[in-house]
Amino acid sequence: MARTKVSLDSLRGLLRAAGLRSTAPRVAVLQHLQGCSVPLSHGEFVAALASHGYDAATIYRNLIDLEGAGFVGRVNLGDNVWRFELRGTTGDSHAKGEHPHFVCLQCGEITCLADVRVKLSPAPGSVKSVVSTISDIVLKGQCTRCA
Amino acid sequence: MARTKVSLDSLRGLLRAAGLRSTAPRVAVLQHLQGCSVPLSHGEFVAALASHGYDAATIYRNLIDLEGAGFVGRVNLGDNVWRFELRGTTGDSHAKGEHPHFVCLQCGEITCLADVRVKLSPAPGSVKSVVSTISDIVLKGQCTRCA
DNA sequence: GCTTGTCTTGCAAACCTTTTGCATGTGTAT
DNA sequence: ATACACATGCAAAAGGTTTGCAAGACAAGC
Repeated sequence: MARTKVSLDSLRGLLRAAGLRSTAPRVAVLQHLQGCSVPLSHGEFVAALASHGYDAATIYRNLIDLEGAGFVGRVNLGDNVWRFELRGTTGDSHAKGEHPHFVCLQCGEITCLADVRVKLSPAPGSVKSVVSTISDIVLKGQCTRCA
Repeated sequence: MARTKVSLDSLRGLLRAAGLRSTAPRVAVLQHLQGCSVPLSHGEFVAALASHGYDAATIYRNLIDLEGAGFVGRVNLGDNVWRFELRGTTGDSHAKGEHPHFVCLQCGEITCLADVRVKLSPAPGSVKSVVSTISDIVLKGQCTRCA
């Protein structure tokens, strides 16, 4: 998952452009986000940034703030835990726009289906009468390694 | 959502056939399940059956048991709450097999896409190398009423 | 460079739903 | 009718998500 990291200064600029102050914890979260190919949970962020000594609540609030600013997307893959991943703005092939996520119910592995298109076959018109737009897709099943 | 309710006695028979005892709380949960067109949360069951005075933990365990027996499916629509719905066995058009669920991110309404087929376009083979089988699909977006 | 006002951080605790332990009670087979 | 395994109730532990509040840090302006 080749990721073109954005420089620290650009990151700061992006934050301020979004009306957010560029604080150490916030930049660290955003920076860590850049190195991940799948959405991470709050707990994983806390563990990953433990060496910095940032408070868990601070990291949590930053994730929420970054979501509000459009930098990250928040998804729930079905295990009652929020996961966050980079989205759009920060110029990155993986983060560009939304993409479906796949979760293996057996091993729990999470995969981003970056280039996959999903098409619905609206059998008897029923779908169109309810669904206007789809912005998030989660697929669950069994991965090839567990099959 | 025309639902052909199964008689109380048949219900009892089904339970016992599955190796579960037919107790009052269990039958009540299963019975309530039959009247629902969308998956309900544990809390909603507790509220709906409050008049019976059943313990919340009992209802919870029954839902899990019924899942284990294959009577109900448990889905997580993304709000960190388990929801349960009838599945298969109990002879019902809505419950027959799995179906995708749609959640409106704005109003929160949940819809079962009973007759919808979902097709993936596995762009560059990437998908097939990870996904073996898909058993659960959750779509999120905006419903027509909120559009 | 220093001051000020506002946004953030830390720490602690509240909340909610999900889960589990354990003694008591009940369905079922014998 | 009896006995045993399964279920129920009640209470509380867990795990993650959220929020309150006082102290601290960023960024703008003097």
